[in-house]
Amino acid sequence: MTTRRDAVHDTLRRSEGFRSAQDVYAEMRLHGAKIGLTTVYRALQALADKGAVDVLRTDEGESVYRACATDTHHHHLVCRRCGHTVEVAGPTVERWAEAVGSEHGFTEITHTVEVFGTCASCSAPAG
Amino acid sequence: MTTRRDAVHDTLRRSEGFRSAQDVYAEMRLHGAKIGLTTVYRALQALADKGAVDVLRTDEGESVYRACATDTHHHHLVCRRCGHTVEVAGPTVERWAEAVGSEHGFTEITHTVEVFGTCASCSAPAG
DNA sequence: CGCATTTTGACAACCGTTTTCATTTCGACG
DNA sequence: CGTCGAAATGAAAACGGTTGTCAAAATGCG
Repeated sequence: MTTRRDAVHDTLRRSEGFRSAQDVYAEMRLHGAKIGLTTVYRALQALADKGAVDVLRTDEGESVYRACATDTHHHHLVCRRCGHTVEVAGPTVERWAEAVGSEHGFTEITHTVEVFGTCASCSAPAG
Repeated sequence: MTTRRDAVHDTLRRSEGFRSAQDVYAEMRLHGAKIGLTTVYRALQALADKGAVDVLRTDEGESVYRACATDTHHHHLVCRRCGHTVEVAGPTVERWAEAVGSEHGFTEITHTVEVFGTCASCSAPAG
């Protein structure tokens, strides 16, 4: 019985950037879906466990989710003004993380990388 | 009147890894300091604003603070088992972040990088 | 000392998230 | 089709870290 979970996943797929659980919940309700906040949280967690969605934490500590566009490991370049997000693949940073890790005797290395900046449109003089 | 703030800073300096605000608060109370949790939070925020402490978010969304050992930009390699932390400098990743950013027209690029792994002692067979 | 300003801290409010628990739904079996 | 048990659901309460409120205390200044 994963109808709700699928609905959550669909909602996420139809969204563009990262969405918070409450966001997803609000949108589903708007579209008339009968679903509870609890279920949205549970669906999102399950989806994240499966690796079907990306999860990251905002600076405010809120978890935001996004349906994976690609199944390959990637990072995000986020505009701090408008939130515009670009997925970036970074073999360089992957290797770097591996290198610094093993250099210090660490194994099973994972890493989180978020790059922030001001995108072209937002840094345009007209602002 | 920054006695409290200094006290918070000192407490952080005497600590080894990253400490949460509540942690710092608890320790200060243990040592007999008369200080409120609110003040610890405010001091920590002020310190972070000044750049006197590192801040990062745990997976649980808790903010943890650490007195900066160095004043140069660096990242952290954290053992997911024991929490052991190594400061790593990464010219490679700095350049990479700059590169992917400007490649997409982003300016004023900043980045957060956390590398996780299992450290040598924790991955030892004896466990 | 008297007064304005800043800092402090106990406590309540907030907010996102998780837990609880009673109800509903689904699947299996007869 | 009816019944039972397991799993899913969701409303509401609990939780936990953080922030806001506001009155009291400390500080600076004349």
